Amino acid sequence: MKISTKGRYALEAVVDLAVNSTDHLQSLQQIAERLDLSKNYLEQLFGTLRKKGIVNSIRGAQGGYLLARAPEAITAGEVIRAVEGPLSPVVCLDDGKCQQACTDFEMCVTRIVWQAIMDEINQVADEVTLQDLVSDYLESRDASDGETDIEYMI
Amino acid sequence: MKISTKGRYALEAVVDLAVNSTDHLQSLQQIAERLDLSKNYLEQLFGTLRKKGIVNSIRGAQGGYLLARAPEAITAGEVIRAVEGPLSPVVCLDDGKCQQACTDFEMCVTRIVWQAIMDEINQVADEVTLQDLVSDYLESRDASDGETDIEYMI
DNA sequence: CGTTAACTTATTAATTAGCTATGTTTTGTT
DNA sequence: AACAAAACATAGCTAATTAATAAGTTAACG
Repeated sequence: MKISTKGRYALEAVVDLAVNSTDHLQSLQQIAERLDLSKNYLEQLFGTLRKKGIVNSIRGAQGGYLLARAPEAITAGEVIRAVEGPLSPVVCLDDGKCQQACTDFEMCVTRIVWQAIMDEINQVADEVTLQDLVSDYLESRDASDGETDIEYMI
Repeated sequence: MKISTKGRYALEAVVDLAVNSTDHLQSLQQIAERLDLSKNYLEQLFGTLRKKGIVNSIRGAQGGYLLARAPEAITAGEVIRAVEGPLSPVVCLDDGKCQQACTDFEMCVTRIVWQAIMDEINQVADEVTLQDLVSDYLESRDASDGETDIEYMI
């Protein structure tokens, strides 16, 4: 049960954007280079993120992207769902229709397992904001800068 | 982020086995017919379930399967993981190796999101035992029998 | 008016999922 | 002993999905 590269790349890219767009717009070119991703592929993802109201764009030369809201107001779950669709482990939770091996939606006993999993995934993913991830990033960057300094000082 | 038919079928089939193998072994033929699944495909799944110690088998004519332990002692998570592998949303949690867009496993900030999701999935799935699902099944079967009676009585 | 960068869409290459098919071994029944 | 039923094992196939790539078009700044 894996999420796709869409979800992984989107979350990494939006964190990167949050970290780097505090004073300047960021072009997809810049983000793609930092994360070593295809710019074309990121364009697809950011098209979706824009339509879902997570990022804003400025077109034309010197254009780029920025967050549509404060990083405290954007959750990881929101970003992941934007590109992945609903975080449900089985399709019947999306459309209410039975699949094979389940003849009656109302009587399906395994669904309580899938429903509980889905609820927890969403709750956990929505408890983490972009600001949390940005803070973690800055901390771990500063910590590793420190380590580097020590090495240089030897 | 969907689980595959392996996980869905395996859980449905093991619940079916738990319900029906209280006094007789159940052949895959019987299970496959009740759930409308391919017997060959179920054989692959039950091969794995047997190796993981979830079911026991008796070979030969009049052979079949039964649970390897009491239904109270088998969790939904165990069955799902047996056929699906670890319930982790990203591979780096399985092998500790970075994928694209994450250059340093130690510094990866999005991993805390994936780790939290994985922990919750496993916790929730391991809180549900086969006995819970069997009880739900028997209750909903009895309830719908009742409904049917009422319809007949009108 | 040229360059940059967002936006859009079509196509393709690779992988995975979801079986199917075929055969072998074991064991109870006749 | 022969037969039938059922587990066990593995190879292969098809279709769908994923993950890009490619090739443009549109918009805006300098």
